[in-house]
Amino acid sequence: MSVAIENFVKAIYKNGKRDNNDTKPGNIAKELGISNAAATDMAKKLAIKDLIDYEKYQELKLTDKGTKMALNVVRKHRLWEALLFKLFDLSLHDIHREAELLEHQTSDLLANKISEYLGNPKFDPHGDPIPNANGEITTTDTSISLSNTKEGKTYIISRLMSDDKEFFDFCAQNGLKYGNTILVSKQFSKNKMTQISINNNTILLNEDFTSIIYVNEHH
Amino acid sequence: MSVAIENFVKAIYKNGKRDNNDTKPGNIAKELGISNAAATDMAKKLAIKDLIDYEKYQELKLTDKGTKMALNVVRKHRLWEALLFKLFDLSLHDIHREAELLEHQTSDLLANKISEYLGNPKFDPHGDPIPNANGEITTTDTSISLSNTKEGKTYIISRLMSDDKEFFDFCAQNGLKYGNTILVSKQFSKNKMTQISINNNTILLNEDFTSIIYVNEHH
DNA sequence: TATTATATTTAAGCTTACTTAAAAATATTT
DNA sequence: AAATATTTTTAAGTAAGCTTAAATATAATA
Repeated sequence: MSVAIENFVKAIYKNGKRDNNDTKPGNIAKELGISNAAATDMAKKLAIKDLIDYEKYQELKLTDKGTKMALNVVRKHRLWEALLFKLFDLSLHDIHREAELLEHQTSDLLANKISEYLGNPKFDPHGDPIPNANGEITTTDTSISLSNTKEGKTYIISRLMSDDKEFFDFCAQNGLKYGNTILVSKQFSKNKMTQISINNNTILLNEDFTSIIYVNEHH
Repeated sequence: MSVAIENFVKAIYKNGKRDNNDTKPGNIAKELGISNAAATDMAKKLAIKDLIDYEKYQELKLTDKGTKMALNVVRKHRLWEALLFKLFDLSLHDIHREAELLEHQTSDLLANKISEYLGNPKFDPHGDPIPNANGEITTTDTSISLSNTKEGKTYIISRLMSDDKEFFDFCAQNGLKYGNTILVSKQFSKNKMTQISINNNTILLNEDFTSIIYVNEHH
């Protein structure tokens, strides 16, 4: 299967997981940076290959086969991120960019070797779960977004759900890193901002950021 | 530049380095597994991009720009081979196959990081030299093929120039590995075979193999 | 050297993965 | 509910990277 196809099913998978949950051609097109017409075209082709169920004007739905393919690509992406992060001094954004290309040129054998080398990790450096060789995610995610946290409580950062360079640069500068502890000092409900304390610094975050930073309660 | 283009200039570079030295379209086509017509087509296109000099019915010659591109791809290929060989338990042939794909999806930045991680190695696991970031091969190769060795002398294996699985399997089984020592016990000039001793085993090799195994004299 | 064999080139055509523009359907707003 | 805006789809077209078949040039051989 081609890179275009792998990216297409991956985009459906990712968009299907998000809050908006929109997997219509237009939204997939936006994700991939192609025209709506191209997305509709591809959707029809993938339906013939039994990778998605396609009905005119409806959401695109991955079949079992399509889901498996998407998870296989996601697995390779996250394994590469974990490996590159471990070996090299590269930013989360750089790692993401490299993994975005390498994921399509990686045999299942190599993916398994990478996994084994890393001790079969369950999460990548963003805190995203790594599917196993069968395309299953066995971990249960109990984390919530920073926007849903409570004032005065302490949390541990579990996921940074983004692939935006500026966001990662900001995180790196302010210690917002997988595994770090933060205190939610105030929730501004009116303007949807969240004030946190980390490393004796106080930071005010707006919803763009608090909706993609996920945390677990610290006990 | 596309994968097809990178592979094309690489093929010219490789064929130009070989004994036969044939870089006409037909030979490049054979190397890449495409038709002669496709090779001629591509040659014209690459001439426009100033990657090769093309004259009808003549050998294809890389320009400086083309050579630089080829060496950059070769560099990435060999760095990947070195990294995969170090990290994972994979055969030389498997490593080659993976590197063949990864080489086209690797930024210069990542290549430099791999090189640095490995201590800027000069050779890959086959003994092939790794070009530096400027596309220069600084090492001088004094090795000769096994077919040109002298009876009774001892040599150290310096290169296994192949990408054939069966060859590598044979090498692995018989201890024919980069850095290992062998004694040339007899040269059969008539039928072009070479008898060697390695690890107390005697092996008879025909020219198919002695022409791609390179060695240095042991002092 | 003339003939035959081989290689290269040209020409026409195919598939993949896109594009833009216009038509048709669905969503949103008043 | 009607009018408007947005999305989706269809249609036509493009570029890259191939293919096969036929024409032409070069290389090998008798």
